[in-house]
Amino acid sequence: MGIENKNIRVRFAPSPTGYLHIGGARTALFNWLYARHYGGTFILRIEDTDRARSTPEAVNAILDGMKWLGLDWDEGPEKDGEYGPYFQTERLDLYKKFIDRLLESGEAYYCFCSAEELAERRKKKLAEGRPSIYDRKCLNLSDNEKKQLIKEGKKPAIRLKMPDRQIVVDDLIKGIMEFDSKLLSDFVIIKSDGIPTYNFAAVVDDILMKVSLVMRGDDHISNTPKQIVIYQALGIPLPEFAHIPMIMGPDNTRLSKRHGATSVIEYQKMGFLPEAVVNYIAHLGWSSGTNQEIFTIKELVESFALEKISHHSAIFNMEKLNWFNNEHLKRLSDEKYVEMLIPFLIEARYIELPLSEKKEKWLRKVVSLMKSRARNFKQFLEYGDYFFTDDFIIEEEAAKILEQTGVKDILEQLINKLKEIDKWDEENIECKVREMAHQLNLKGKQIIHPARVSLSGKTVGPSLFALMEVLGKERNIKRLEKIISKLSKNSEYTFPKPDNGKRVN
RNA sequence: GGCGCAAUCGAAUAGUGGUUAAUUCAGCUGGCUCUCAAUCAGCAAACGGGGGUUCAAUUCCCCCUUGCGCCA
Repeated sequence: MGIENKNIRVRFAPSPTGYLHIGGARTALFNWLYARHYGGTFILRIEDTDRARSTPEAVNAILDGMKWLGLDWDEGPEKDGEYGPYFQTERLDLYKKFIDRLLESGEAYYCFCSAEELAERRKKKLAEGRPSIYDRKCLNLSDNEKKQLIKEGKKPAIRLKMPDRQIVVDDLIKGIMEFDSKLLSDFVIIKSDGIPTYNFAAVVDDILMKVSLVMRGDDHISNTPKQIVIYQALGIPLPEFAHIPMIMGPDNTRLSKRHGATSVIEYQKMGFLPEAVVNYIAHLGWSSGTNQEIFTIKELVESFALEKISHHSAIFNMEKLNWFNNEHLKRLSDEKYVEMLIPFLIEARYIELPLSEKKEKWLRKVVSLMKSRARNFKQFLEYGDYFFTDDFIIEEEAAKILEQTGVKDILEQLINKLKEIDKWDEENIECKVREMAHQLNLKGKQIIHPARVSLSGKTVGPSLFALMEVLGKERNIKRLEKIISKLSKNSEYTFPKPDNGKRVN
């Protein structure tokens, strides 16, 4: 760490067809950790050759996701280095040079077969129970034949001529994998519209960008032998390869929208800390080999090692992410917590900027009470709404407590007691409430429970006395009075049901 | 269908040719407490199956099964 190593160059190469999802983020993270650990270079390359599905919005979404996670790139969009451009659609001329080389050496050839023809021949082969390998119909076309076909207006694709030998992939994670080139077929490297295919563009870019290690999801394993053949046809030494296991949904299928939030930006919106998300996804398919789970980014950089990456896919678990977030949240100072929380409070219209010093101090108190309870900022707003608005909902379970006999009297007495308090702090409030319980021969909780519900609408939350202190004397009395006015003499008033009394985690 | 990858508690991971197979999340029980969270103490819970190799296999090899991925 810290020592610059110019030979180590890795890249993250997403297609801008959507937001940055959890799986992509983890691939980016591992590459980034590797680069930072060894003092290498982390490149971000946008593979936008699929023009129909690539959008500038998606590019921005990916950049935003990366930035939020703190995965800064050394070369790439907005940060041009000497190996740019970093958008594939801006690199078409570069691919052409390599294609010409392959065409000249006979390692690649033009193919005029139409999609329809190919589909038909493929169907036939499959019916015969044979693998669908390109039949090399166009391999030996004469120059005249080619000219004729071009004259007819046919646009050729370019195929790579597969050599007849075993292809060995020596993977840093999976070990040695062998593939039979006969089964690989002469695949297309340039489509008839002149756009390079994924495998070709990626290889040329990796060559030109001097990528030393290709680390990507193991869904790319079957692309690797094809890419290796391209390197070999070009006579260029191979980079190293490392294929990392994928992240699956709880039903062990590929993570997708029906599993809930898959975009990293959604986690930002839900009020997760980027360092918690990073910490969690780092542990999906990797471990330090120790019992330590909570890592700062810096610690992750220090501990990261390819050898500790597991070989099998991992299932994304929201509960554990929540736990990681809660742990990181607890480690935040109250000041920092407030700072991070403010945007969420503004969005909920609970506060407005600028903040007075008094208000900020008050916020810190609220935070100190809620810190261990909320697992993310959205949950903070949900569990702690009553700190910020008088217009909170009384949950169904909570309303039942108010319906118990005698509650009205108790709350009336409580107001009188509270009015007697001069110095409004937790200690004095507790003292008064206990005193009242003693005088009326009640248990503490007989006062505390209905009071909590009246003041917060909930049955759960921080210590009542702390809560009362933070809320302030006036607001306490106002809220209690409001509840009393709704209660009939014997407390049989039924509270309106909340729209949604259930908490959603 | 072809090719490939994988397999330890419900989940994520440790781990070893001989271990009481460990930790964290989730679950459960209890302590603390005005409730919840936090915290503390404890419980439960796994080596997919079959063959080898070996004195000994969860660990090494092969097959099967299952899951996943890519291509079609």
